[in-house]
Amino acid sequence: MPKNKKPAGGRPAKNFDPSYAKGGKPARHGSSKPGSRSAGHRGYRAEEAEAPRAKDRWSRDERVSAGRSPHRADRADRAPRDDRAPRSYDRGGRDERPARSNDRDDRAPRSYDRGGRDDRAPRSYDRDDRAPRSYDRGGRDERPARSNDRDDRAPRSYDRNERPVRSFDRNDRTDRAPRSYDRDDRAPRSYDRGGRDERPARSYDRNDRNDRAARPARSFDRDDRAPRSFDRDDRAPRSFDRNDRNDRAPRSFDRNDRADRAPRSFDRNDRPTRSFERDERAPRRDFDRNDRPARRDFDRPGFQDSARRPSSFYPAKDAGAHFTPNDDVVLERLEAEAIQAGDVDGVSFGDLGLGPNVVRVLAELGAASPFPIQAATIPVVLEGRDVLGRGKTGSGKTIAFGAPTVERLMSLWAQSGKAGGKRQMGRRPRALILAPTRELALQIDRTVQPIAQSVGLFTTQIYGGVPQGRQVGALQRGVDIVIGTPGRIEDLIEQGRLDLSEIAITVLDEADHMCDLGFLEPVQRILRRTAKGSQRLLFSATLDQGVATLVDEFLVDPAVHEVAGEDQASSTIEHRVFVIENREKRDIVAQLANRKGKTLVFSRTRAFAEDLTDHLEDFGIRAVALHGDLNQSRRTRNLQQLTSGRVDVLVATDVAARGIHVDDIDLVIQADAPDEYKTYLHRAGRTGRAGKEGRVVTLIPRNRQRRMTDLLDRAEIAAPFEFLAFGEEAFPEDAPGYVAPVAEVAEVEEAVEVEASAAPEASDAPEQEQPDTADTPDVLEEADETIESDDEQQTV
DNA sequence: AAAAAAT
Repeated sequence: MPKNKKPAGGRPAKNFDPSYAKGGKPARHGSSKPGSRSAGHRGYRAEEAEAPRAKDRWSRDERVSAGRSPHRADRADRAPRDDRAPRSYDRGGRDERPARSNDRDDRAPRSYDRGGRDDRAPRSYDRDDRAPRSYDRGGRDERPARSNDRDDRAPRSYDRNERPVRSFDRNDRTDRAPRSYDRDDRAPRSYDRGGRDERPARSYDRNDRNDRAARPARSFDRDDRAPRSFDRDDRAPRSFDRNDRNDRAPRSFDRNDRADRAPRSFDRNDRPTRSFERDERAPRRDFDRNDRPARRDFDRPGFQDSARRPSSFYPAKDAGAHFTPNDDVVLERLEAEAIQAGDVDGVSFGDLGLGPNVVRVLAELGAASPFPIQAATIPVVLEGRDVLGRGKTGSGKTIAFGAPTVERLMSLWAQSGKAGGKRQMGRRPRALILAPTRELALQIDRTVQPIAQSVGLFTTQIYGGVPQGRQVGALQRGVDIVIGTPGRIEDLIEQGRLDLSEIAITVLDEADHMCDLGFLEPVQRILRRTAKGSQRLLFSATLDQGVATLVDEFLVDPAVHEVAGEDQASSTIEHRVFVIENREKRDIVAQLANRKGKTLVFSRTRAFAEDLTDHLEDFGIRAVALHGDLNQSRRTRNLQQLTSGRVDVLVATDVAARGIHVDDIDLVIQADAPDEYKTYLHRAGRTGRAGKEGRVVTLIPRNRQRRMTDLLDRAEIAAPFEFLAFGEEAFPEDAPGYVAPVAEVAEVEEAVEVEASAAPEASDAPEQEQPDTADTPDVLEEADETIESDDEQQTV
């Protein structure tokens, strides 16, 4: 049989070997034996039905993987998407499996084929794609008893046995056993956030570190944290409020709970009496301001902390802390080392300590001279110090850490006398850059790779959703800088294919987000794999005390830098809030997005992102989606379509909220309002980049106005609230003769007074004034609690 | 709810 099949194998060869021209018959063969053998199934069925599709798909994927855009604009269309959906399956490998099932139908013949693996040649094509499967097939070959495809599965079971290999990894995870311990630790960690468990450890660390005479101060800082945690508690309460809202039936109970909120209960009782509401607001705002201060505390710990601490904590901290705490030091430095934008004038990258090659590449990348945040952090990174960097969205943070990281690696290399050597196979990476999303990791690599290349260093991307083969191959060849996302990086570490023991510099981009639940622990595990005491850089536009956990464990005496005067108020972004009927949301989004220019629409869920995308297309607006339900090639392609201008509208979840840079997005529409002020800032930051102008529009149901006001307060953003119904002009101020709404001065003053009594600052008055436009009060009146709960249900 | 591994 095999021999016979060898000829059969000749079939595949027919394309190459004329001698089998006789085999031309084989083609006929196929025709003659369509359903049966290799000839049959491959020639016809495979080619006609499956093969072609598969090829198309592969080719598309290949193009994508090659970074090319699809040939046709059509791809932006749904049809392609439909195809893509299956692709996602394909990647899962499942789609192909059905195909296989077909093959299996043919397999009866194949069982014959077995003798003739030639048939497999064609399969081999599939196999090429399916590396792992090839293994499976190896198994199959062995399986004489193939008659049962399921036997094949048995081989799979082998595969699984192989997987067990993974399981071995997991055995390695015996480490995990420890991990499990770690997890035990984790639980505590969560507590740690409370800060307690780790703290003892920290206390040890501090003993180690020991400058700790000062650090006792830190301990004070920790005390500060306690308060911070309280700040969070303030926020938490909000979340609680929301929870309560969910529970609203119980609200009556809530009110009981609200013993705390006496004021509120009053409001509700009097509810009709808005004045009371405003009273509520005032207090709330105070809370918000407490939050704000929290932010400022970060900047100016000493003063504000003492001012806002809960009385029970106030004395102790103040007394002990009196302003030496290490954390506070960090915070103080944030303030102390703020750089003035004007200070950068006339400074060049070369002046900052970067080498000529790096400078040249930066120029090629369009960075002729340093932005403030870059001027601030580059020299410090080159010194080898740990750095916390905060620069607003679009201010050039990637280069701020990327360029000096490369330069620093070179100088370290030079110091060790290894400079100028050839690329060493298998050498371990010395720098690690972590990002929260694959797109961001990819984007960072696009900036860092050319810089690294200019000095002979190699980078590689390590992120999920893509076969790991290439990534592993790159690591084996030797890479200097690894840029990626936590999941795959951990995966490869566990597989023993990535060794971080020589990492000398670790960068966390969007560091505060990397400290969020779900990210923090993987990030901690990864950081623990890096060289102890190595340099760490944390960057984010919204860097706050949320990173304290990481700072305490992994950073030593970090320098804190931000750019003075770079707040949202000074930004080039215009903010608007439209109060709408939820049912009109999709139509209004379409109305707003129906324009020239790139528009980014944010949705809270993946499903709604898809829904909106479809709706936009129904309106004849070409749009693509970006969210975690898409396979990576679609994600990459869809984002690329916006970048290239092939499509003007991208509907995304918060996967696109942070870091993603697309030139000339001039409108951001938040179809769903964000829950966190930081999210608002990051989403908004997709526009107005590098000093360009942009608009941000947020759609909210009327019951969300108060929450939105709170959020904007925290974000320190001034935005007018306006009613908007589908079909109404969204930007009336652009029309001639438009008169802006006037604030109700009396009410604003009233609110300010209350605030003034509770908090020293009254500087926010103007900000409040914004939301309190003539329209807003009416809206608030209508914001009945009942309606609110209903709408929230709908919204959430 | 989303993101981050894979299956």
